[in-house]
Amino acid sequence: MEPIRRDALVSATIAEIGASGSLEVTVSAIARRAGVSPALAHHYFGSKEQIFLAAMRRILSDFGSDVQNRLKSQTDPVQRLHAIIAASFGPDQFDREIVAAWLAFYVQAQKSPEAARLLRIYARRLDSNLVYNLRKLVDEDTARRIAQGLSSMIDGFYIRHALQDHVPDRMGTMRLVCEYLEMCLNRETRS
Amino acid sequence: MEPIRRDALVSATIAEIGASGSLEVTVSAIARRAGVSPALAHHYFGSKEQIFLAAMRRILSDFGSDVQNRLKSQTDPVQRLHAIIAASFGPDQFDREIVAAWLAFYVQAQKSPEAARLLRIYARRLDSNLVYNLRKLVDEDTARRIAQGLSSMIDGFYIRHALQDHVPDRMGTMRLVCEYLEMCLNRETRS
DNA sequence: TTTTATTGATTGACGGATCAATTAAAAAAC
DNA sequence: GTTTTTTAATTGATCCGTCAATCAATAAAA
Repeated sequence: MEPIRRDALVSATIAEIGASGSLEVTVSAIARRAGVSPALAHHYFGSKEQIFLAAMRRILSDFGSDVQNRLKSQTDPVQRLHAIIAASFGPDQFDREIVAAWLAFYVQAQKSPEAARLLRIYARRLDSNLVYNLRKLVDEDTARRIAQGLSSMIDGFYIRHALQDHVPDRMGTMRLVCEYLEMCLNRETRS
Repeated sequence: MEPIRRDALVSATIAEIGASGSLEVTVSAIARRAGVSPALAHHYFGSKEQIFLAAMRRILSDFGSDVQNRLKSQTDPVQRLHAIIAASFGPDQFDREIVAAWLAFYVQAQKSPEAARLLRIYARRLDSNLVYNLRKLVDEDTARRIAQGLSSMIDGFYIRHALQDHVPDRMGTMRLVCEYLEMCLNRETRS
């Protein structure tokens, strides 16, 4: 029973955060959505913060697996970079619910050291993934800078997507990021 | 007295949000920081939400004036674009406290229609400012796309700056955005 | 003496956490 | 195969703390 309940509660948490757009979500609401009593949520997770962290881990690890899956079939550095970008704009990740959760976690990270740690791990992994592949095309310093630009741009589009509705669609947005990558590479490989 | 108290309370609100990194800030804490009783805060603002909205208006309008000031002395489109970017990375705006407040407001906007409205106004103004100046250099469609890319990149750097500490400094970050702009323009004016 | 500024005390709601009690399942004993 | 015992799953009721909001009362100006 335990794993089933934990899963259901985590899913309910993400859904609830997505629906409310913030972490101001009651344990009762989460439990209700999962079809159990509030007491049970505490029984399995101990505290509200633990529930949130579990939800965060789920989202982060889902994203991580997605990236790995997409990378598996690619060997060319440029293709691999495109795969990483594509993962960030995958239908799952770009889901409003998930984006709202991300945003909420960003805020949470400012006071929960554990949440901050989780986010740092994700950011670092993404970054080193980018740098590693860029490194095969340009020098170290340039690779770091392009990686910074890419991930910032991705994060930025996330936010804008979460808030405004008048942004380009998923694919159009992704194309902009890819174009940025290509412009950077063109510039470097030309010299 | 009223304008003085209002100002002090708004400043205290921003400081408190910055310190806690979220909107989970009590009216008592704000009032304490402003050196008055919690009751007085309610007396002047009516409700907590109104206090937040006032703080948001302050930040948005400060940013707006900053942009206008920087634009005043520039006439060349490229220089004006640089001025807008520079404003986004001005020491004031890039202050940790302010960035934390921005982030918190983004979250708030997901459930407060008034907060969403304020953010939309800011976003639209920034966007039309960018597009207007880009329009003198490239065609309409391209201008819109570059503006999207620029503002997303700026937002992204904001977030990363608010969370991770291992990001490049203010100037380095700004240079990356400017380089993006130049690459885009180079590409277009070449054809 | 009226108006403005200000507060301490209080209220009422909400929500996280706890706990004792209940049901159901599983294991052990006979 | 049935009864007993143990263990796990689950909840309702409740406690405690926090906090926004209110209000009546006081101090200070005008």
